[in-house]
Amino acid sequence: MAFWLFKSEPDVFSWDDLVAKGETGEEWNGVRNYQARNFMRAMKVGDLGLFYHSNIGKEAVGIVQVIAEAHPDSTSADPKWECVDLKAVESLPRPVTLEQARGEPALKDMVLVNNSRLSVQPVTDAEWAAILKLAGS
DNA sequence: GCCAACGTTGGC
DNA sequence: GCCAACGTTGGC
Repeated sequence: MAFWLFKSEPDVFSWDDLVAKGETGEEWNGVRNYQARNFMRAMKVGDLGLFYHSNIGKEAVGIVQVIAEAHPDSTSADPKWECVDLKAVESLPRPVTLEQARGEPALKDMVLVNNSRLSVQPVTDAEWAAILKLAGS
């Protein structure tokens, strides 16, 4: 099983919005970046991810699960853009901020820390463990 | 609100 | 196929 990180501006779509969708989850649509799309194509049902609030908060706030593999993005007329479906699994006991991640040696190579613009990213097993530790879970 | 970093587009 | 111009993202 693989780990990922999904970014969203909470103004547009927040953690609470995903939680409100319950078990039905929601399409992770609107991604128009090839790298991000390719990561979504690599995802399997059951993979877990971090839900990160960009701009406001700048912190990982919850854990999500992939519930449907990549399919055409319903918000795009062009079928080349695909997305997965996600549901909220649980909130982190304590959100992990970008600042905390920057200060953690185990996370120095994390994509979040080094490439702030990629909206869907892979997370290594070690990084996943380090984030959950910082989150107090 | 500014600007640096990055990705994409389009002229040559 | 290169690269300048432009648009977008996201931290500050």
